[in-house]
Amino acid sequence: MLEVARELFAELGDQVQMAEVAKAADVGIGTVYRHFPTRQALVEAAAQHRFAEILDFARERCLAAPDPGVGLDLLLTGIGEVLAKDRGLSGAIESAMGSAEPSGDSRTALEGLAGTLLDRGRAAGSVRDDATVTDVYMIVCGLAAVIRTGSGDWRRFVRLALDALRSGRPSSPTG
Amino acid sequence: MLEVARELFAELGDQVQMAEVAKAADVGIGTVYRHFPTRQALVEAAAQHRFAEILDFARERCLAAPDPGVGLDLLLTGIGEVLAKDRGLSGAIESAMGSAEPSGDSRTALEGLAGTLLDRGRAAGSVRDDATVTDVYMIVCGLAAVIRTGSGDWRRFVRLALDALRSGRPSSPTG
Amino acid sequence: MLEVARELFAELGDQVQMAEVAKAADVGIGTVYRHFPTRQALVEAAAQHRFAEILDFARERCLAAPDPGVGLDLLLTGIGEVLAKDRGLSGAIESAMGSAEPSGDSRTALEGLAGTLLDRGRAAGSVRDDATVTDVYMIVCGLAAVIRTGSGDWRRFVRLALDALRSGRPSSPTG
Amino acid sequence: MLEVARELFAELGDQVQMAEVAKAADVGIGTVYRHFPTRQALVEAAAQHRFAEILDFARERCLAAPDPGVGLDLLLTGIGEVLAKDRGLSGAIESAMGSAEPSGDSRTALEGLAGTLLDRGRAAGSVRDDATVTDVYMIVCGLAAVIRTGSGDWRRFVRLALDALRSGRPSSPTG
DNA sequence: GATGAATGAGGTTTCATTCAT
DNA sequence: AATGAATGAAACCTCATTCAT
Repeated sequence: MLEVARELFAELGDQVQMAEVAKAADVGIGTVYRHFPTRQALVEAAAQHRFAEILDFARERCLAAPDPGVGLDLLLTGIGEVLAKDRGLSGAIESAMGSAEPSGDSRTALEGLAGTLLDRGRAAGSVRDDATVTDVYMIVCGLAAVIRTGSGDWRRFVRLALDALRSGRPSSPTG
Repeated sequence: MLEVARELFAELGDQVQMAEVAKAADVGIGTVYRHFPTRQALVEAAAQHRFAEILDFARERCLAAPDPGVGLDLLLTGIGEVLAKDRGLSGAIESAMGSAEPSGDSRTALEGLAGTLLDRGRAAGSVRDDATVTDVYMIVCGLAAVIRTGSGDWRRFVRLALDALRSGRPSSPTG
Repeated sequence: MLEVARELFAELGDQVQMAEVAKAADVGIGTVYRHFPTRQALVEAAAQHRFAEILDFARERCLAAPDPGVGLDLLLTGIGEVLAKDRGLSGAIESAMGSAEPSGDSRTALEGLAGTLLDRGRAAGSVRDDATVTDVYMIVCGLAAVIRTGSGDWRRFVRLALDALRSGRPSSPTG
Repeated sequence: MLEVARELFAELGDQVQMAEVAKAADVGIGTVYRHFPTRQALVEAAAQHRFAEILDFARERCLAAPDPGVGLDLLLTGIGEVLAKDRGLSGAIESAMGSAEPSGDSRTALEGLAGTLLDRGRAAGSVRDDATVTDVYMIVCGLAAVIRTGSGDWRRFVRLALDALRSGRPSSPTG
């Protein structure tokens, strides 16, 4: 049922109604509410579902990658692919719950993972010294927006982001 | 009245109601509808208002800047400041009309402007050869998201973006 | 509209729905909600309406009565008549808001009035010394229940109550 | 299970849901429905349970009382205590089934009992000649309301009622 | 031109009841 | 006999929009 909801959100964004989800899942509307006591709860669950997918991918493909220098590349590309797979969901998540950021355990896990990849990249020379997890966060946030609004080729955005994180000297000293 | 609406959107995001706008502007709700036949029209007008503000700024401060190498920096920072001034508006625009991108004349003007700044930067050596207007578009889109969600220090995001647009060699040849 | 609602409650009790009220008043349901932002608000207003009616009656017929000894009699009978006129309302009031008692100004006014009548009755010898406003309160509460449930002839109940309030010696010393 | 339900109603009034009862009784909801095919049936059963308790008390303590003059006093006080023990139940009963009055056998038994006590009181001189079972009914109904709404000290109400039933001359001849 | 009361479709949520396991 | 997931009618409430004054 969560799967169904996620697909529906992916396609129609925030405008999907509980009744629609029920019909698509071929259950009564009460059943939807039995599992998710609130529309917001459903959206949150869909968000969690997506975070989990990203986390799985990140652990299997990025951490386990043979070449330590491409970890971040894989991560951003992987996230991009997940986000691009169901575009509408991002919008639903954002309007149903302030921001589209993970919270709780997902967040902690994701941050730990990004930190590790950052360190490896630094060791491999593909990441600048002053790059932080927050930088990655902002980039992912931006990436999500680029994908959601379709404002350009998100793979290009990822490459630009990697360039930014790699660039020789730290960014301008001010600030 | 548009000003009032914009402030309201800035503060409360997409959840402001037409009646609220009317009260804040101290007019009847019918009057709001006289000027903006639809809620969406009002949001669009507020968006236009903001684009115009950005355009004004861009022409006066970026094009007219003495140092041609800092044009893009000024532009992105200027845009960031406008977006940060009324954060909620971005969300309202996005949920009321697919994306938060300008359209029509604003779009054309903004694109021309970005192209000019890109050229100047290239001439000054602060912008890589393969940078395009679309790159800037995506970056602005990402910047808007970073600001809207407050996912980090947007000035840092701007610096990263400039690094990306500057980085010596073109990004990895793949893709 | 309030009148209409009151009649509806009188007839159908707590089961009347907002849509019913709207239809009976020949307005849209939104209009009902414009005047009474909540179902409970509507019930409360109906209650106030009834309290006001009682108050008016009490002031005009009880306080202004020529024979000071019959004040309480008139009061209880008058209240009984008002309550009997729209029986269902009492139930609606009670289930929508804890008890069916007045609050705020109505309460104060009613208490002052009862006190006055009690004093006059005492002077006329038709009310025992230890009778209090709270006694009257309880009696009215009981009267309301008798009428609402139709458990007997409420006029008989009123006579019994007056006998209780009149009875020569104070009630049994215990308790 | 009935006990559990009764306690729940006592505490929460008419708002207890079938699922709540099931959980509190530590059975599945289906089991509740096996025993009580309808919510109303459950409430009725709880009401019966209470009537039975009152009946037991009345037979043991009132009919068997040494002093025949205090029968009614004991009865009303006893009923008051039972009603006060689980206040919420009265409300539940009333909104689930028109009035809170007993029906069928309970009713007959209770009426017979009240009649007997009335007769004894009359013989003992503590009850006026024209008092009827219906009078007692109304008084109990009022008492229930006083207790349910907490509109005053119900023991005082009982004393007033006894005074009313005792008072020397029959109430005013009119009516 | 301005006003704001009225509108009502549409959305969320609840809960008594059913029935396959 | 017990279970509890599923059901869906029905209730409440919101808010963009209209239109008579």
